[in-house]
Amino acid sequence: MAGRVTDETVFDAALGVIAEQGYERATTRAIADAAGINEATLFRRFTSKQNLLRQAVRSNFTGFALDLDAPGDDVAADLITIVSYYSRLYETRGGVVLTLMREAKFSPEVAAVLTEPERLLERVDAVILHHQRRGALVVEPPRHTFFALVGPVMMRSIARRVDQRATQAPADPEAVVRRFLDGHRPG
Amino acid sequence: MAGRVTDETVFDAALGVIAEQGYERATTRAIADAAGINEATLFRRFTSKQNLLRQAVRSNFTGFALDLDAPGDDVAADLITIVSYYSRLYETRGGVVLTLMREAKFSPEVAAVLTEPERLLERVDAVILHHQRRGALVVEPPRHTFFALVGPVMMRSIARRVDQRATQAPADPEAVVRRFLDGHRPG
DNA sequence: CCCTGATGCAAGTGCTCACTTGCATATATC
DNA sequence: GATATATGCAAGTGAGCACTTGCATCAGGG
Repeated sequence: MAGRVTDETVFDAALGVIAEQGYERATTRAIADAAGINEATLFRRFTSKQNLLRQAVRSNFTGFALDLDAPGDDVAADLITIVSYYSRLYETRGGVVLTLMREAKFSPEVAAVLTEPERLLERVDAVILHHQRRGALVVEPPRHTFFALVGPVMMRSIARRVDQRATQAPADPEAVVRRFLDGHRPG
Repeated sequence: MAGRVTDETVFDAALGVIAEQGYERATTRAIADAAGINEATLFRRFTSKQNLLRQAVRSNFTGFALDLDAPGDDVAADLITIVSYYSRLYETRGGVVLTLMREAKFSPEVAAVLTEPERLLERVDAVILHHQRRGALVVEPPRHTFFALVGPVMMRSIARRVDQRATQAPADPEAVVRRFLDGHRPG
């Protein structure tokens, strides 16, 4: 035997199955099988399905934090940071995060795990406001700018998963931002 | 008694509960209660949960078809048609369609009901291509234009439902298209 | 006024699934 | 090599839920 199955292996299996099936349909049985361990062992080691998800998320998606506390003079650079962050978030580990976000609304269990880290949206708003005040961006509600930037990225992610044929590449953050800025620089 | 409970009333109740809870968590018990009928009656009249959803969708979302078969000279008008369609689709009846779309990927039962009507995406692509050939739009993959247009609309719809505090109004199709065109008219 | 068919009610069936448990075996530690 | 701890296995528990059924009631049509 190649040694004991590590926690990381189980996390991978869990996130993989959840990305494919969604949290509710992902049975603990299937996760255990994918990880190559027994279902009983899974519960002995991780207590509950929800706790397994919590640990898997923690272990995979922290350190993902944006470095946006000191916005600079370069609008494009800051926006690219934002879009890249969300793009990576939606694409990593088979798109689990997108899957979980979709389920969070209906499953308190999932929602409890996905508490958005460190007031991220507020920080994004602050950056956008900063550049609007500098006169580098058309003035409109920051949240709208956020939608316009991240919406296409998210939509593309969703489309890639829903439509089997559409094997589109993930969105290129630089291109998204460039296109956006073309329409939103004050004239 | 105010007369027998009509099919339409039951459809409303079903779509309402499903919009709030999602299809899988929406129990037939809850739907029957919301409609003011007995659960047994629900099954006697509609056979199965899936069939109830099918009928409800049919009764509510046909006649929603786009009038896009003959794109004209006015880019803005055609794009507004597209965005309005999707905006209405996401907003009507408590956002059921968005909810169902999210679940369709994981639930074959839901997916079976939501077959996209009449090759809609292909028709949208065709309209976009038409205007690109006319030189009225920057040339890029039509699907990308679709993402850029509908992404923000969808994102806003999702945000309004996930984030209780963000009581943003639904997207205004004319504004979305205007912003988009500002950045995508050939220079 | 009677008859038919739809309804409410309450109990029940069968399935799935998260989670448990008892036991035998393997693995690690000393 | 003895002992403690983790694992596999197989069976089981209990809850939720779609769907059923038998019976009493009620409304409308002839």
